[in-house]
Amino acid sequence: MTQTAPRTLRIGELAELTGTTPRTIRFYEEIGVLPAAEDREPGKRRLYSEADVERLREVVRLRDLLGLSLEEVRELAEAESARAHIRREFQETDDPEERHRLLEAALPYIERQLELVRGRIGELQKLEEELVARRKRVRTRLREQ
Amino acid sequence: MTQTAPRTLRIGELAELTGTTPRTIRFYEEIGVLPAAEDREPGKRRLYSEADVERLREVVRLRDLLGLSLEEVRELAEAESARAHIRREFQETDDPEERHRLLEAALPYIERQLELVRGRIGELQKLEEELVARRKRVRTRLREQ
DNA sequence: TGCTAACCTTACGTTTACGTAAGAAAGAGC
DNA sequence: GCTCTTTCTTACGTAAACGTAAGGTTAGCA
Repeated sequence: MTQTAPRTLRIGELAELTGTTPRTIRFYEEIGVLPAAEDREPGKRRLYSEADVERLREVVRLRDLLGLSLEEVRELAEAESARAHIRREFQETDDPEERHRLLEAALPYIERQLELVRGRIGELQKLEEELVARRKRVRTRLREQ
Repeated sequence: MTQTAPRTLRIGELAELTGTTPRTIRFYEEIGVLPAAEDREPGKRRLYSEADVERLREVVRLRDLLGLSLEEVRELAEAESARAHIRREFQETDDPEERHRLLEAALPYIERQLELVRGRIGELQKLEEELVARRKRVRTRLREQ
């Protein structure tokens, strides 16, 4: 019943789809930002799924948009990883109470990211207001010649 | 007629007021992110004004909120520097046409910063929407038990 | 005028986040 | 089975952004 997504992408393709490089992907795996590609004998190739594309895209956004360090990304990614794990368990259990508990556990990780994003948006809006005010002062003086 | 702001702050105080360190300030001066403290004989102390506090705070925000590299900050800061220069000239000239030209030249730099800030806000809002949607899906499934 | 904290310059060290190179191996296509 | 591209591991290199340490100097104050 547990259907796994098809792992058909190779590292170069994943890199292309996410705007990264193979080296970056291996490095992220090495430091735990990305999980090791599953069921892989050493020396063999890494294979990825669509879900891995989404995941890496999210890492990149946390890195670039929020400026998180890879260490900080890793902490959040562990949460992501926990969510993935939760989802997997979720599809293997039929106990309704268990399902409820698992879903509830998934929420805080999303909330945390929302907090970070909204906090940053707020700071940027404050900066925006200041810039607009500055521009207005200059324009006013321009109209007054 | 040209009244200069009082330069009364020392490097340690400027650092404290901006959440930086003396080393950072000297480094920024070295690579041209901050202008060299004016009229200073080598070996003597750097002295700063309120305007320098504002300026450094802005550099820090561009660095932390937008994640600009110091090189990118420097390019924008040169614009800032140009603005400062413009303001200075502005107070020294009485020619109305000259004043007009100088004020007009000041605008694009503010606009450029606004573009950057608004672009970033937009990207973050997109991310926010995605996170909210994700949260909603989880919550819905929770209500359906 | 002597003391001391903060500052000066110079220079080497450190962390983060990968880049790059080398030699071997995998695996898709012919 | 052979070729050629891509991937593998290992390891050293690098750019950015400061930290830190050493030895000397400035200047506010008792």
